[in-house]
Amino acid sequence: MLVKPEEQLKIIMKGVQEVVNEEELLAKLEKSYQLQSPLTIKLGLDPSAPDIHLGHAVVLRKIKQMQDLGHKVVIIIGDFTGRIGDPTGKAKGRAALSDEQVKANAKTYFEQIFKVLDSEKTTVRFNSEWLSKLTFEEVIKLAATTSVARILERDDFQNRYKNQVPIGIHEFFYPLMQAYDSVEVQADIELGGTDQTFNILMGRTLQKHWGLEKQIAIFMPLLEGLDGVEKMSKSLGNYIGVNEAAEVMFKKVMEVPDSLIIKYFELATDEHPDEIHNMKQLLEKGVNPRDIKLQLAKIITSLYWGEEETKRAAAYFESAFSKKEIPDDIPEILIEIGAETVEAVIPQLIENGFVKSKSEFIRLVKQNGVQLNKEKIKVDDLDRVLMNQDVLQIGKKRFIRFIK
RNA sequence: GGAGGGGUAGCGAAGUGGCUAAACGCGGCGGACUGUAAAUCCGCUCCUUAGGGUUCGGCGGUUCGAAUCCGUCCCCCUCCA
Repeated sequence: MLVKPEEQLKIIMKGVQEVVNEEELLAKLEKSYQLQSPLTIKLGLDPSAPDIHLGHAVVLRKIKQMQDLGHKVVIIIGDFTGRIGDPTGKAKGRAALSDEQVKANAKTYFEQIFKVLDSEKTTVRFNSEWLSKLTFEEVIKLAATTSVARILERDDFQNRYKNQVPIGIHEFFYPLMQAYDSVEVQADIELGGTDQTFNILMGRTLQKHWGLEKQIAIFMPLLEGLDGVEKMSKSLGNYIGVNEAAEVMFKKVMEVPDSLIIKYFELATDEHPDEIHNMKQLLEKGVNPRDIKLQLAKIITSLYWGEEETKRAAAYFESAFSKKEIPDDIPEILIEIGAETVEAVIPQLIENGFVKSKSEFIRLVKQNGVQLNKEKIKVDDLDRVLMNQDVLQIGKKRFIRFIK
């Protein structure tokens, strides 16, 4: 606890969307500095998607900064809340996860979280530890702290209500349960995306009810996913996972819409603000956004994979996508050379997920979307006999090599 | 418990006895263009041994013929109690 409170505040505030509220935060920091007693930073994670992506990493980065300032971090795995499913941002209820699923998912979290956080200084807890023990009486007490009207203020519930999409009563408990976690761990600060506003503020309400000091709520901006519109999420498929292969990560960063380049620099990298400002100016001067994005892809990929892997990924991108060459490392299918025709091998393509059905494959051929060794094939060519090392390409991205 | 409304392809939404494998929009995929893109344009979007086959919440029925009519069951929504 060596850094002065004012300086800590400055570091903490960098890049955040909103803090509730700043004066209280400063007061907490001052007290902590005087007593040389670290603050407890809470982060709740929903175990529904075991893959952590750059969107989660925005918050993790911020947490890491506070960790570096000497504060205590408690990660709460929402294994119990996971049985309800967070209604946040959902157009419909989320299926509850089974106990085994939750546990399995949670397990894979750790290695990913600790790609960003310092595992030595992090406590991990599961909220089933306390939530599963609440009596019905206590649950009623919890429920009595808020009202239906208050809960229904939330956009996601309101939309569902209007659109006649069912809302389970149990879903009302999600924010209460998450808030109760803050009571349990006596959190000083809780972090989350802006989508967590309701849930995190509920934590303050509950802490007050339980006679505790209210936690500070820090909201990080949401990072939009590859579609450039929706927030990054696994279920929407617009995410970049921290565990994804370097090549995949690199390619995905290159798919980020141009308009989000700067935002990604700000939230997904540790680049200095001056450097980011510089990039912004280059873009405004009319430099090809692709070149700036190449830099972005290199920076992000190396954060998770290091220099060597990143170079490889960049080279792969260059050959596969810029030059449209056939990449080296593609899936292979074992066949009997000289005996199998293209047509005969279609079932295997379906099995491997390259096409959905034979009809689809033939459709693609008719649309000039299928190439054998970089040569477009026609329906008449389906009886061509495959040779060792022949490469079949569907569209721009799907490659498969046949080997003996 | 009562009354009413509804369940159609990944999603939204037409269709109310044959011309409907099912309009249209979104999404997805392929092609052109490019900077991996985006935007735009064109095409495709149930399966198939290419003859057909199986689809409109489930099951059963009426009919030469049903997503469309009847019965029954399941699920959702609204209002009332």
